[in-house]
Amino acid sequence: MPDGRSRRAAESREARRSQILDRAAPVFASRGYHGASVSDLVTAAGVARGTFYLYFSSKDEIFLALLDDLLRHLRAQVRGVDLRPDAPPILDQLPAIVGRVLTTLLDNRALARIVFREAVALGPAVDQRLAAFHQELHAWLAASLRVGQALGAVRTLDPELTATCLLGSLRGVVQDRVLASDAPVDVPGLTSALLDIAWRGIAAAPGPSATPS
Amino acid sequence: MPDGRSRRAAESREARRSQILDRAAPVFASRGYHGASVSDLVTAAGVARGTFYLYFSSKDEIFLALLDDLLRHLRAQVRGVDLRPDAPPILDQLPAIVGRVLTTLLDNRALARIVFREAVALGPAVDQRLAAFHQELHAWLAASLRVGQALGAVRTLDPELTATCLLGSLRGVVQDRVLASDAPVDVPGLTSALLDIAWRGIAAAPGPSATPS
Amino acid sequence: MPDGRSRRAAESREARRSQILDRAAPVFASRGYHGASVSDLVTAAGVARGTFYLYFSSKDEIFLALLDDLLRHLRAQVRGVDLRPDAPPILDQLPAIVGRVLTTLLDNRALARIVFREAVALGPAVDQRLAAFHQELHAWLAASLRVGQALGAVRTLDPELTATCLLGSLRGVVQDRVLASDAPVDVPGLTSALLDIAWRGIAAAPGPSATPS
Amino acid sequence: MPDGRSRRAAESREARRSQILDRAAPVFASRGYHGASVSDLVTAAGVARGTFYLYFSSKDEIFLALLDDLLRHLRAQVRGVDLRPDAPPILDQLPAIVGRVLTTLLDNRALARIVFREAVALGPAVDQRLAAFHQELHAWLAASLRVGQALGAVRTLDPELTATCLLGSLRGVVQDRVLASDAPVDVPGLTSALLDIAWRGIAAAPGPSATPS
DNA sequence: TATGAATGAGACTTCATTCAT
DNA sequence: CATGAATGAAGTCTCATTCAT
Repeated sequence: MPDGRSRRAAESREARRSQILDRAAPVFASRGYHGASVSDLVTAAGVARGTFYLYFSSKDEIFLALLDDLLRHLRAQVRGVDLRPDAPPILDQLPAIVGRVLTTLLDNRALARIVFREAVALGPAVDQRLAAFHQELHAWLAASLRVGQALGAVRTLDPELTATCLLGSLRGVVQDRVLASDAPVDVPGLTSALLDIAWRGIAAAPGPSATPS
Repeated sequence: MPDGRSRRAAESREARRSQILDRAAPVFASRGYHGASVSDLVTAAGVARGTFYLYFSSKDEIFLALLDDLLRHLRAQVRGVDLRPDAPPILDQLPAIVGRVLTTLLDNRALARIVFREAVALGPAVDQRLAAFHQELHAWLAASLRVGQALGAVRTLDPELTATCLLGSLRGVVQDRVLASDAPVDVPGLTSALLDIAWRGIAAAPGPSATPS
Repeated sequence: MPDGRSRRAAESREARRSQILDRAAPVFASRGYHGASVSDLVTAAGVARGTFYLYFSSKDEIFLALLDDLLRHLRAQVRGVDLRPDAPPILDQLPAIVGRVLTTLLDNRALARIVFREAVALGPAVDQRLAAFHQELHAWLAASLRVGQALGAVRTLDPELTATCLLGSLRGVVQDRVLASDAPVDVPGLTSALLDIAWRGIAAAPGPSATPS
Repeated sequence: MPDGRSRRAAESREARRSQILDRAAPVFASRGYHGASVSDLVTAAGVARGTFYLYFSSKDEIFLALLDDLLRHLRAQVRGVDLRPDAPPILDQLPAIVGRVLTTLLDNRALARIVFREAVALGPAVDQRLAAFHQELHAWLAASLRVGQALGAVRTLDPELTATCLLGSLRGVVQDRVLASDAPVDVPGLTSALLDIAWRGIAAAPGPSATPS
């Protein structure tokens, strides 16, 4: 009995927490961190002010929880790489990975907008999380590029700088094409176009001197 | 005498304004817009509270002044394109332009950090300025790509999406390499490497199917 | 239960509002609108600064609430005229009306002092309310005088100017006799003396040329 | 020479003081004491902020100077009573006195509006001056009434209360008819109508019971 | 556990007054 | 004497957080 009671209580607690969290995301997304007051959050969640603090110890905490949620989702997509011996080369898995990342962001537009447009300069905790995530992505991509170079699929160039460029392109596409509006997005088309540009560059034909001038 | 007096007054006024403005930049850069109070600004400037409002009508206004300063500098660099008939093709001028932009950002690191890390969701005035600047850059780049295509220097691809990718790469490089630390930066090397990646892509050799998979 | 809870909440809310309002009146009365700071008001009310703004959205608003309160009371007294067919003539009701007005002011000395000594040039909202009230009284009095003239009880004279004089006399009495000190006031005596002067004038005997000269 | 120089200096000083004072009156009149900032005053006067404080030690002081000016003018008119043995009875001089007072107020509308609409609750100094002036008028009027009673020209009534009523009527007329707009005023007509009402009252005919009911 | 009234530190801004030039 | 930039105390209002019910 105590078991059942406490389990039910825990479930109910978790449900209430999720409710507050879910309703907070669009509020933060549309008003920004500072623009969203705790009043806005509790109104959106349909609970009393005090109740909010039963589940989150501060406005910061709920924001971090939201941020962690999104980063967890994104990590799950990025890390879903097939590492078995007979799997296709990592670089060949890129289209699928990029597609999954874009889809994840698309599915969590509200959260993503927070991260891409606001979650900055909100204090050390947020900065550190975002920096860590960015670094993870960067390191993973640079390592992949090194693997590609070892396999002869990627030409000789600075993997670190290249990772920065690829991540920047991805970020640009996300901001301009995925988060800018609520319109539907052709994820496969966008993915293949993005990778095509990244892969082949923009030059009409590879000449002896690739950089113009 | 009145001439001399009023001229000196005007100079002194401008000097005081610059003093407040210059000392405000690092404060905004390190604490963010919301984190920086007017108290912080006047302390940093070494003037009294009231003096601040003698030169700026609000906290918003000084922030916008700072933002406009940087955007004006950047525009000046981007627009410094040689349009004379016998000038080199616009795309050939890219390395110089990118180099100038990076140098400008380097010279205004504090301001640039504000724009790249904070100046978002701070209200309509800021959003509108940043959006307008981004759109200008985007439009200018897309138009340049179209010119390149007409000249046969750029292959067939979506100029809009490509501009997004190039801008994203540039932004990535700026954030990771220029603003991330106060270390010195090899601007020419960075510029040529960035353009090399953008121009030739990352593939080892152009095959019939450029995108892997 | 919810009924009881919300009813009690509403009562408590109303009580708190009244508490702040009641304690604000003497503060405004003694220090004037500009002299009374919100700090003074909350100190007098015994609540925190924020609590004040839970009940009134601004210092203006509480002042207007106080003003409206008094004007509502006064209107109620003035308008309490017996209009039934067999009621005494309106002019015969004057003593009772004037007595009620004086009593109301006496009962709300703090509020009345605000209105009579301060509530002027405090911005459009206040000015408009006071002007409207004054005009109401004036119009009502002038109309009553016209009725009196039609009935033959009032002699031929400009009802507008006469209303101005009567209102001025009333105001003078209020300021000198009712609000000047906290001493008790003989309302019936004051009323009948005031009306006697207004009614019969001050001349010893009506001669052919009443005004000297 | 030093005499001449210092006299000229004193004259110039007085002229500058008058300039500031004269231009301040309409500013106070239209914006009220609190609404008129020192900036407004110096702008209107055409002098620098510092200059203002060379002539007046505070905003209060210039206000009091204006107030004293007006009260001095008014006192001069009221006191211009012919006290010679063969002069007409004081009460017979009333029309001329009232006319002069109204004319004086008319000639100093800006100042008068300050006194009648604003100069209240601005601190002890102002209150005391206004109270003293009011008391002077009241005492003078009550004494005149007593003289009138002794001469048999004024009937038996409380001179104090009567003075209050007469002063109130005058004040009402001043506010409603003289200061309410910038329109020209028929001073003699207004004066005689006002005194007619005060003298004879409003009753159609003096009956055995003068006050209605 | 849920509530929402209460709290008070702290934000931005104004303006009467001073003082170096 | 004249100037006007500088001052800083004080004002109004917001909002994240607490706590008695």
